[in-house]
Amino acid sequence: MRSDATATRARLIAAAEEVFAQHGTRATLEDVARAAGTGPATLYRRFPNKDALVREVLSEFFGRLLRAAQEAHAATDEQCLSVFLYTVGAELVRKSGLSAYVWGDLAPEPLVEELRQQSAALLSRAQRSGAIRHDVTPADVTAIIWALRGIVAAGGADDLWRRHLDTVLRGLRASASVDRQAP
Amino acid sequence: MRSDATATRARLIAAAEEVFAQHGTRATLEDVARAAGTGPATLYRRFPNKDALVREVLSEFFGRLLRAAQEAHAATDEQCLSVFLYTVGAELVRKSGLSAYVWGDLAPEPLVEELRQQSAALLSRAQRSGAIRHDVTPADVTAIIWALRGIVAAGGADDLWRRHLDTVLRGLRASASVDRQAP
DNA sequence: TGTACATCAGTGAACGCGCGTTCACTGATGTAC
DNA sequence: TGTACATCAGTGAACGCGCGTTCACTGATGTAC
Repeated sequence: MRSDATATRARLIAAAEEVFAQHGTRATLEDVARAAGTGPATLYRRFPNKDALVREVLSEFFGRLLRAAQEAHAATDEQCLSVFLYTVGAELVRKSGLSAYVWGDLAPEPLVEELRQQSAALLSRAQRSGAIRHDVTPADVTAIIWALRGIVAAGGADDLWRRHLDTVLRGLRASASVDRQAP
Repeated sequence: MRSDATATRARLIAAAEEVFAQHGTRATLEDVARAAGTGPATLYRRFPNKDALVREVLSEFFGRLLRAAQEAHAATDEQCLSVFLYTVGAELVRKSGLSAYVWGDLAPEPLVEELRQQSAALLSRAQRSGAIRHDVTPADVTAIIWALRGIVAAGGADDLWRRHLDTVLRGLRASASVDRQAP
């Protein structure tokens, strides 16, 4: 690829990320092109169609979530899961337009699967440490992320999703008195 | 209004409710008209435009949520809030297409406000009974509904939202040991 | 009770706008010698 | 190093499809007498 082409491509992706993150699915290709300082036709030199551009942007987004999961592994057994979930929440807020489920099946399946596995691993660590109830499943962790997405998408106060996550984590904790059935 | 017109109107609303509930914002007026057994032009005899039809349907939907809140008042102080939230969750599943935040500002504001007040009243009762932490706010209850909506919208297993709500309610409970600061 | 007429309901076809996508062309880049 | 040419990048304008909306007309309903 020629050097001017790679530069334009980078500008297009950056523009798309910003425009899609801010306006979600309502953003048009003309919006993206304008933000990149080109015409919409130029876009088709780099990407076969709109979906391909969206997929590119979503890949970067899920990549960031995956990195969050990896960084969370550095935390203690007790805290790794909650550290992860707070980071995910913050990321969902930063790029709320990208987290919309309305993108349908454009999300990159391998990354999504990898994310699921990382979440499950974090959950498992936290459970083994005794911090989290043993009847919590990996699907429950996925549900928490979907819940946060729902809250962020609905708007409302900035710290609302944090307060919800506080409550959820409180509910996940193995309260020594109540819990403690055999594994 | 003539008798044939009222019948058609009723059929259109019923069809719209079903089609929108199932396919959300993607449903077209032609879909609705087909389900009602008419042409799309007929629709414009009863409603000025698509938004008006959507508003009509959303009003019924929020009306049902309101009724759920009123029925929850019949439960005990300790359980009224959770009874309400489980009913809301079930309703969101039944009409997932209608609960989408993507409908934008078509939701009937007076009903939404009324719903907020009813939720706040239920929360207040549950708090006075000592069942729920005192630092939980009405906005937190709204957030729970948004969270359930997010989980339902994402699909997944049927009972996932129930499991999430179980956890949330556990987190809302005033665990006698930890909690108990002055009101 | 029957008939005449005005009113309003129902409708197929056409319109128009937004938006993704393609065309036909001009201009820039980089390689060959 | 300079020039010629092939290749590919950029682009304004046009295309086409989906979908909400409107038109011009036919048919049903109900009221007046």
